[in-house]
Amino acid sequence: MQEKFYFELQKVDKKTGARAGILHTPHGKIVTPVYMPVGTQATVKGILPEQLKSVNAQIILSNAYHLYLRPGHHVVAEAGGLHTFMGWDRPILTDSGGFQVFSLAKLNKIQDEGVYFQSHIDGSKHFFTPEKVMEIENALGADIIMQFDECSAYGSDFAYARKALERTSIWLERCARAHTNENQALFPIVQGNFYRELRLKSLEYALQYAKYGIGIGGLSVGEPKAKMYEMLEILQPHLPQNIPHYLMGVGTPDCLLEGVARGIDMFDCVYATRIARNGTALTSSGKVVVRNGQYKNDFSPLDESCNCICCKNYTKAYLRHLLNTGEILAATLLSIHNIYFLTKLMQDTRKAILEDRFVEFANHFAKQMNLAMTTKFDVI
RNA sequence: GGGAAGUUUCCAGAGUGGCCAAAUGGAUCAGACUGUAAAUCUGACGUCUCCGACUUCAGUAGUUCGAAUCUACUACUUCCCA
Repeated sequence: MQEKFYFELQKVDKKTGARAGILHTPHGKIVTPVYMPVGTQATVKGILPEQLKSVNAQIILSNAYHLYLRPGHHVVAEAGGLHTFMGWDRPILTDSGGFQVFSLAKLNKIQDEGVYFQSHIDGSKHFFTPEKVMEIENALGADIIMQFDECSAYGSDFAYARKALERTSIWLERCARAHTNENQALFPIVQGNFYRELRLKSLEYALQYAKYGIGIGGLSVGEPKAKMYEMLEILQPHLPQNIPHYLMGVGTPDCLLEGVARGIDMFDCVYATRIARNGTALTSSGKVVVRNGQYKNDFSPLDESCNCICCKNYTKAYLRHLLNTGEILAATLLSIHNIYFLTKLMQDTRKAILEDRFVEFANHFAKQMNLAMTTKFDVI
C-alpha cells in the first residue's frame, strides 16, 4: 500500500505555508492543491466522466450513505466497484455519511455505538456503525475513504462539541480496526467545532491514524468565514508535512485560496455544480447570474479568458435561453464551466506556489474577481 | 337576421354587495446556494413621497352608506340557429 499511496511534497510557500505536492494513488497521480468535484450518487450531476476529464478533474467524491441506500453497496461491489460502475478510472474519494448525520439530523438518532438513520428516501430504518461504514466504503472501493465522524452544528456548546469529538475519536479507532481493504487509504477527520482546545485535542488523536492523509471537518457549516480561517490557523502549525491536508466541504474561490494559504491541499464542494444548476457561473470577473435578463442579448462567452467547452462554443444569451427554458443542457454546460474554473484556479495556484509567487497570484486573482480576502493577502 | 354566453391586474383564471389592489397557476424580475433529501429554495410582481396614500376589474350613466360584484345602455369577443 505504501508504494501505491503516498504524498510527495514539492514546495512550501515561505510566507504562508501554502503547499504544492503530488498525491500518488492506485488510480494515478493527483497534483495538489486540488479541487475535487462532488458526485454523491456516483455521478457528478449533469456531467459525463469524459467531460469531467476535459475539465481537468483529477479525483471526484462520492458518498457511502447515499450509495448504501441506492443502489446498495453490494450492487456497486458486484459491478466491480465504484470506478467500473460509474465509468471513471481516475481516483475517487468516498465520504462516510458522517455529514449526512449532520445534514439529515431530523432523521437520525446518534448514540456512542452508532447512528440510527431513517432513510430520507422511504423512511426505512438503518443503523450505521463505524464498522458498517467501513464495510460499505470497502465494498465501494474508492482510493480514499473517510472515517465515520460526527459533525457538530455551528453554535453547539462546548460540552456537546466535546462529546461529538470524543465520539468521532472512538469511531476513528473502530474504523481503523475494521478497515481491511489494502488498496484504500483511510483518512481521519478532525472535529472539535469552533473551540481551539477541542480542535487541537481532536487533531492530536486523529494524527495517530493519519498515515496517508487527514481531513478537517465541521467547518463551513454556517459560521462566518473568518471563524473558519481562525480554526485552520490553529491547526496549521500542527499538521504533518508528509501527508495531504483535506478541508472538507469547501468551497468558494476565496475560501480555496484562503485554505491553501493555511496549508490545505485538498478541497471538495458542491457549490460549483449546485450554483451551476441554479443558473450562476463563476468567472474571472466575479459571479455571473446568467439567468438574469441583462444577458438576453449578450452574445459574448461567459468568460472571455476561459478555455472550457462552454466558453469556447456558447454565448451568455444562449446559456440564458437554456436556463430560461429549463433545458438540461444549461446545467451541463454551466457545471462544466464552474468545475473548470475551480480546477484551473487550483492549477494556477499550484504553479504560483512552485514559482514562489503565491501571494502575488492570489492578490491578483482576488482583485480581478472582486473577492473580500483576509489579512493573509493584501486585498482586503 | 335570430338566440345564448362572456369582457378581471402581462397571460390563464378565481372572485357574484363590505373581510378586494383582488385567490391560484404561469410568465417575468431579483436574491440565496460551501463533505448534495437542491435542475432547489426565497422574495417582488397597479402607482406613489411605500408602517400610509392613491388609481383599478371593457365604457358610460345609475342603484346603494358602500360596487369587480346589482340595473340600463354602448362597444367588443365567442358559441348556437338560420
